[in-house]
Amino acid sequence: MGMVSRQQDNMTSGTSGAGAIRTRNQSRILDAAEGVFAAHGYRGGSLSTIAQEAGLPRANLLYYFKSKRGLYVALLERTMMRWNQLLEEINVDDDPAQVLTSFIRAKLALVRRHPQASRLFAAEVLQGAPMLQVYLRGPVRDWVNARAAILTRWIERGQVDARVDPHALIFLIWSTTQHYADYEAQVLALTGRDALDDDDERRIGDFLCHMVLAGCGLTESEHTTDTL
Amino acid sequence: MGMVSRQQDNMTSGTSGAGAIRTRNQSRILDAAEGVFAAHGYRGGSLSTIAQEAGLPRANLLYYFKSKRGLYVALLERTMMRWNQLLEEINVDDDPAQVLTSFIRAKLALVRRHPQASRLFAAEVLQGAPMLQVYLRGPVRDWVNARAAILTRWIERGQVDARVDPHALIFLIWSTTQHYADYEAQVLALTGRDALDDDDERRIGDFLCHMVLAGCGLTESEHTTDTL
DNA sequence: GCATTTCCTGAACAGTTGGTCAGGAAATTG
DNA sequence: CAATTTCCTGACCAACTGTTCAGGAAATGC
Repeated sequence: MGMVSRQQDNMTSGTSGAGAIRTRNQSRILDAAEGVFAAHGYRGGSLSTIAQEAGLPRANLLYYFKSKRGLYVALLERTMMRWNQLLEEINVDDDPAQVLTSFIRAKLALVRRHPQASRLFAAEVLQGAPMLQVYLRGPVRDWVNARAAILTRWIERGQVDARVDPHALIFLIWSTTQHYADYEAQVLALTGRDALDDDDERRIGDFLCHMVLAGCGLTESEHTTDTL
Repeated sequence: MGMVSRQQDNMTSGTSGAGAIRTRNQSRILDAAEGVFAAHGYRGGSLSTIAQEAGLPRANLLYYFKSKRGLYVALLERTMMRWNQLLEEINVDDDPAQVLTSFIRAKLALVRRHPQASRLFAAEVLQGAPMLQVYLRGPVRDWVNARAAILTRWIERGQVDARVDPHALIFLIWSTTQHYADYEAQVLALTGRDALDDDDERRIGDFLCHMVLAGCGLTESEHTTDTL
């Protein structure tokens, strides 16, 4: 009992003071697990590898997380919580072009900043998203439906081209932006580069914004590059 | 020595006659391996599972393929060979709209017909594409560069909007089409469906064609739905 | 200071992993 | 037919898997 409440305290408390060790080691383990599970999937990632990556003995992982599965779901939860914080609200009366461009650029920056987290989800979904069903069928679905509803309203108002499928548009933005994190190895191999820099991100963002806005029948005057 | 030549004979020979057993069992094993590796990745997929799936004793897999890795690369090679057969050539003087729409619809049909193969590659690339580097940096890269060069010519001629990045456009088509195979679990969970039918494929194809053509500055008169 | 909780980990566990091998069945060949 | 190649597989192996646990170190509370 005492352990549980202590654990929750640490969720909110900082990195110093009582229980700081728990917080520090847990996140150190989660960081290592993120890389390993993202690279090899759930079954492919071993506790030994994660422990080695984290610089801790294997038995210590199982002190903080009662099982491999427990560690995995904790990792998924941490990642989902981080992503949730970045889901800004949008309004029906906002400017469609503005919303779409900022959405694209935000997603692009996000997956570039956290490519391992993106790959972690990708691997999970590839396997049929067994641990994410509740999350997907719940909050994420609501989030998507809310955006789709607003897109539908925009279409009814004539602000967005009627040939646009709201859900398909969201999937398009997701897939194209994530592509540069999840399939980075392919992109690099095909373009002959060895890394994607800020310039690439801006250039890709420009292109994606252009494609989406044109497809939505929106003019794209100053929305493309004046974000800085 | 005799085995090697026999093996190569079987590659070309049919499913009956001498060495038919080898051909039949090999492909049966590869079929099973495709599903297992696509679902769990290379490390996550076990020979026991594949053997069970193929209805053969585990030791038999290692009679035909000398190691797990050998089976895996054989599977990748078979899949790559199948895909290569579907890479049609295009010409600079072809109609851009026609080429793009047929490309999108072909890719969409392909990944829907072979979702496991698509996921297999996705899992490989997620892990950094260690076994695909040669393939990606060779033939695939040439293929992409050839298409990109034609797109560049079209842009120079003024047939395609100058804001289009050739490589990024190809990646966009790849990622959006593959999305419906690789992330099928997510798409289904978010849309509340339990399968994607022919109607969905056509609808998604319509949308993607519209987006791409609009982004390329191409009118899309009769290219969208009269494919039948 | 002492008592209690938290933290830590080497060692051992049963189960699974990829891989080997001997020995025999089945098929093909001449 | 007999000779030879191909096919097949149960049994075994060392290495690794996730997990348990006892017992002790370190930190915390009072």
